[in-house]
Amino acid sequence: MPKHILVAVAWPYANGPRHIGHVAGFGVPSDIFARYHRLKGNYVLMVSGTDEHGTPITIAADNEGLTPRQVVDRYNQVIGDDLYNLGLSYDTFTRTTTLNHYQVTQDVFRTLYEKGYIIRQETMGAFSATTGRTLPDRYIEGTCPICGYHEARGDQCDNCGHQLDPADLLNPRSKIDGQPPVFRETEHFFLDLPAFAERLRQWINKQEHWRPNVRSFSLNFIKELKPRPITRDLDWGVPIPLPEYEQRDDKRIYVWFDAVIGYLSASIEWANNRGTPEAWRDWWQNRQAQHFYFMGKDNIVFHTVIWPSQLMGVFSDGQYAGSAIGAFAEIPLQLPYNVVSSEFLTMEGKKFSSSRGVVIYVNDFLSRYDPDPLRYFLTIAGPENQDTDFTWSEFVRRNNDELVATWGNLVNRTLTNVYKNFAAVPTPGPLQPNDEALLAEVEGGFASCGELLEAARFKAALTETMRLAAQVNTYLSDQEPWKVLKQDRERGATIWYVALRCVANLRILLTPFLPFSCQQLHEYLGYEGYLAGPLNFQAYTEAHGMSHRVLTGDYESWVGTWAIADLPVGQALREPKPLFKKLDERVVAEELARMEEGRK
RNA sequence: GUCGGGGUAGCUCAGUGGUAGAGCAAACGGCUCAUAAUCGUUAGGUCGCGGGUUCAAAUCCCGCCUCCGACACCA
Repeated sequence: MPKHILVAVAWPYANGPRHIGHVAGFGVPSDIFARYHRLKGNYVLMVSGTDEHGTPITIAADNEGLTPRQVVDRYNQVIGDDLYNLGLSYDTFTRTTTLNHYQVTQDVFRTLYEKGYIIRQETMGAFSATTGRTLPDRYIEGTCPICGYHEARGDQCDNCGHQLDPADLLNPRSKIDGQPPVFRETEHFFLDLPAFAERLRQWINKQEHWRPNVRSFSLNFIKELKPRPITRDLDWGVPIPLPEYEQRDDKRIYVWFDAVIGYLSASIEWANNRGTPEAWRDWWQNRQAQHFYFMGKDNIVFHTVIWPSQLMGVFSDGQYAGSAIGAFAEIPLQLPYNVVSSEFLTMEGKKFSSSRGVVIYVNDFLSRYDPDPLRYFLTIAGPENQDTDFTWSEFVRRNNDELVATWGNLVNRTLTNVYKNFAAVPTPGPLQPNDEALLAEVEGGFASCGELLEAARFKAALTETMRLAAQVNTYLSDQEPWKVLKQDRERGATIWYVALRCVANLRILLTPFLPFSCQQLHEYLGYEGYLAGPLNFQAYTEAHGMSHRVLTGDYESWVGTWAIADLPVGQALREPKPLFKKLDERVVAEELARMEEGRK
């Protein structure tokens, strides 16, 4: 019985290009997971988009002499291209500046407001003296009133570690233009998190399948919940859908409140775009559906506390959830089933830092290297359980000694031998026990690797699959078919047949991790169609006349399935070429020099 | 300051009560079909330090050293 699986992927922030640490955390793992479930025959809906509101966008715009709209248009394009080039198979990768997203966000806000979960409160806010915009705490610096440190931030002193209120700073000034901030009373809307505390506690307590750190961190976090402000004094964001605010352009919904709503709005957009406007309910108003969220560890509370509160608050009400009829009627919006958070990737032992030049952007990386080696590295050596380090020398080594040597070479030696000697899948003679044993072990990968993938243990899953590839190399070394073929053509053909069948199965087992090279292999083996793909961009124009680009794909046309591969005897092979390139050791020095150059 | 995470073979990392693991690097050997790729064997660790619980601890508890992260109006 196929399951409905929502793969909800963190929304990359559109204030600049994304580096490989970002895609290591949310992108590659979520795509492996989605591709696996599609191959299994489950109904996968994978959604995300660029997150385009908030103060950093307006600052980036000021710095570059552009409007916020121009900034997000540029980086939506860049980031979308990156994800496409990495083969991240979103059903819908959209953006938060669509009309649809504004409408869904406003509906959630209005529904929560009408149900009493959003309250108004006057607060003291800091504003830029020059632009009049909200000045977030971290953009204010001054002298720490406790230790006298001169560069304390508004929210915390980095020297003595005390938490601060920006109003306490001595000589406060804006980090953006150096001017002292203006403090004044301002009304804001607050999400009443304490109203959800007990429901959250009970719900999180039951989630024993979550990674332990996610669960305990969240349980700890909800011990002291306060109402959380969800609006900002800013002219860039989703307007507040109340009569007295709708025409004002100085107060908007806080970027985090609307960004998580993107998971829902993108699902609704997906359904509209494909002409089945109710189809999103199969995932959102279906108690059997499972929702998996992928993000970096810095985002955990937004996905385990704040977003679930919003969902609990809306429940089955509002313009969208409340309009359900038939089987979907009065079914509450589904809460996360699992929240898969990753740790952080570092770069040559340091934190990624665009300003300090300690960075490699995805588009820069892919201009010189192929996507599959990057996907391989980020899976086998990525920050799944703890922070891990990206180094160029380790990347070259993993590529040359593991990906190329173990898997690439197995494919290449098998295909070139079979192509040269038979040009097609050879007819085997009777299989011997060691032939059967190898096939059984490799075919067992569908169960062993599949189990690991379902548990979101990507590193272990890939390790297991690579172990199987190494087993086939061992088999070939033992059997020496290139020798046997000279004396006993039938036995030689049998050995190559067995190896080829293993390769055909590994082609499927590795597809979630290495979609591009597995497609290539699929074709060399003489199969037709898309093993898993293709991705494409579609432009959609909304009611207000503006159009935007969506990354999507024709995944229903896939011919791959997560099951023992059928390899018809006599199927003609295509002339093979190596799947991967071996990298020269010199690229390590070149890339380090390039990074050094960027730091100047 | 509070909370949390890490410290396991030369390197990068698995491993949450039962004789210490993988990959790479190293040494030796086999093969030479294949992108000088592959296969085998060997060597290599008092699992940060000290104490405790247990028949049994890398794994649970306490203390310490050390590195890192989070601490909510940055996303």
